[in-house]
Amino acid sequence: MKWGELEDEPCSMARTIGVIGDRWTLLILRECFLRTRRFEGFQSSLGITRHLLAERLKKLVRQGVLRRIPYQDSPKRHEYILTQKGLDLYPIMMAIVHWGDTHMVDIRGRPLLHQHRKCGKDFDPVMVCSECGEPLLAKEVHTHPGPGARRTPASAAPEKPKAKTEAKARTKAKTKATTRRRAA
Amino acid sequence: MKWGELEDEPCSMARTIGVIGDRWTLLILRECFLRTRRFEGFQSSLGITRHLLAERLKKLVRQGVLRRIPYQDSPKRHEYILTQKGLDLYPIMMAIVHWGDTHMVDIRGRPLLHQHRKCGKDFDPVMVCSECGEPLLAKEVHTHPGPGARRTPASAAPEKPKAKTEAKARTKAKTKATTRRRAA
DNA sequence: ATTGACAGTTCGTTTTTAGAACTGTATGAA
DNA sequence: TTCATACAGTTCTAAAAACGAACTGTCAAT
Repeated sequence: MKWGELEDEPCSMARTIGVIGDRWTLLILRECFLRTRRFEGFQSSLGITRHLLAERLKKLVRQGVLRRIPYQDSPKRHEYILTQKGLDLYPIMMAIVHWGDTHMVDIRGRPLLHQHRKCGKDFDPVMVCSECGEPLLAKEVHTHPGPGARRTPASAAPEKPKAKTEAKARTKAKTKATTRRRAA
Repeated sequence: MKWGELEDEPCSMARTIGVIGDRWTLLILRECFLRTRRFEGFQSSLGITRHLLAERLKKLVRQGVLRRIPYQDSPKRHEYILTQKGLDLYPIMMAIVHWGDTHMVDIRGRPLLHQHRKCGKDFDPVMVCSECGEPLLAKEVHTHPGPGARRTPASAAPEKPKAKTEAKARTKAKTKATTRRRAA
């Protein structure tokens, strides 16, 4: 499986990983949420090579996560700012930070604290069920196939017939579609 | 910044990325949460090269995310199962899946649905404030330095004096430590 | 006229990954 | 007994990606 193929997998996680699943992209997005907007800003705070930075920014723009907006003409200069799609990555960022805060801090404690403007307190992010509001535990969640489960819905792409090593035993997800989704 | 250096950054996000921030590791963890436990299981469902799989599993075990448990002798065989530290990655996984469900699905809809055993309903994960329970919006959160903010607390590691390109303008985070953390 | 900020691009070298084959133990079938 | 298969890796070479440093080009300030 190459980088580019991830977006085609019948798995929301694989698709998302295809967009943000590499270390630099994640760090660039961290900077975005910390209000960095310009090329030099990203470059100097991350120490990423300029080459890669340019490429990653391009990709994020292509994916609709960032928007490239001119902030001056001559020389043309642009800022990279989060779109709504990009802002929606916030829970992912917070979940990542929180895990680090819980499992990767040294004795000195957390590098950053987060204050919630609404209530004024420093907080931790907690993931809850949209239906009942209870905190989510992995063992209390049952995963089952949805309408977009199989790679091809018995039509679409003919699944290029490369025999090869014949990996992909992905036989789980039998396409049963017990849907009943509410608006996300 | 090389891979190995991420763990030393004064940033919970960078540290976490140092552990799980590459596409294969994330996909391996997805499989773990879907109950895959053995080498062949990971290999065939992901199509990852055996070489990389072995390496990634080793790293996850080293990091305490997975535990390697023998399930038979002769030939010695082991299963890889999530530790508590690993299970704690669940919110990250769910946040990633949810973003994909929101922004990366085709017309057919979601590949997987998640049912909450507690309430019986299919749900979406929602991230809320631990203090007031309100859903978190990026713009309502103010980030400020915590006790572990600077790379060195004015003692510890002497910050190897390589002049080099002198990146790392990370001058934000002035170390003020307004702590008042509650148990996470 | 020179320097510096800014946003890239180019290019040669080093690291990682991909891909495929090989190792070694053991079970079941012929 | 011999052969095939399952399983969990390891080894090796080629290809892809990342690194590092320098270079391009526009403009402002000195």
